[in-house]
Amino acid sequence: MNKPYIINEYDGWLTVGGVGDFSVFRTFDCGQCFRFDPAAEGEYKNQVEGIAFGRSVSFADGERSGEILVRSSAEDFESIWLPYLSLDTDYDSINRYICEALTGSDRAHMERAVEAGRGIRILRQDKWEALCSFIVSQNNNIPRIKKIISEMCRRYGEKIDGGWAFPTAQALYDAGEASIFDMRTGFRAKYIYDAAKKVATGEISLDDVSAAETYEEAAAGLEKISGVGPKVAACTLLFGFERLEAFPIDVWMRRVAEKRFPDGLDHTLFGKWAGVAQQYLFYFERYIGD
DNA sequence: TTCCAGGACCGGG
DNA sequence: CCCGGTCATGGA
Repeated sequence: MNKPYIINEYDGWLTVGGVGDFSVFRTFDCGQCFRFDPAAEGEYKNQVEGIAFGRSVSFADGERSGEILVRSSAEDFESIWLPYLSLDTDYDSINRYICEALTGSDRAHMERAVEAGRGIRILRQDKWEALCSFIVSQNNNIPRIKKIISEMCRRYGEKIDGGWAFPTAQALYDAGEASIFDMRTGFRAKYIYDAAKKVATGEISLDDVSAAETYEEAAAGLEKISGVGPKVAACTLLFGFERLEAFPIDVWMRRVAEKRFPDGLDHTLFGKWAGVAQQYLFYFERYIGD
């Protein structure tokens, strides 16, 4: 088990050790979050900056392996960024598990994907932000998803130091469907509005969804929202609700399954880590290929 | 210009 | 249950 610890604090940056093979670049470039970008004038290697949980933050690779840099207070690191980055989770054993779940060429492909995506961590994002973001994601591409979300934050998020927080469900409900459509969300406007309405009014409780016994029960709770189907529910549960058994299937996953797993890809073999396996395969097919 | 993107909904068979 | 058309938008 990883035991992250703060090595030192200098110029607003924490050096954190004990993070295993964490890759800042891959974790924030693998399509799971939409509010982080490479730092325009970064001082450090693979520095990214963005906003989560209403706070501006930057991350970067450390000078030595097993270390990362976090621009935050020690208090925020312990209470927010450590869980956000899943630094308490042992990915070495997860990687071993999902590879050993397969045999033959299937295992070889999985091992290659793990190697290509080594250091990816499944972030523990805010529940509402994950839900809203992946509604925006449907039949959309990542650069445009990021653009739309950025605009949503600028217009309806609370102003904070360094940018805007993600807008609350109440703020988007108050904004109304027409204003949401005005942010170039297209046919998704009515979906985003329905989600904002149901969450803001309490018709759907994300805490109740989170407390659901089974994955199916949690997914069914989210799918009561118009525009939330199996894929959006799976992404939301994987990236916002710590349901690492979620296995979102999009065009990239269909593609990698068809190309490299001729006998089919039974994600139940990956058990409670299916979502991690999925993210390696997604990253491999989407960004690496061949 | 046409195709495609971390899909879901709807109608018809 | 399953299939194809449809939905907005803009980058490639």
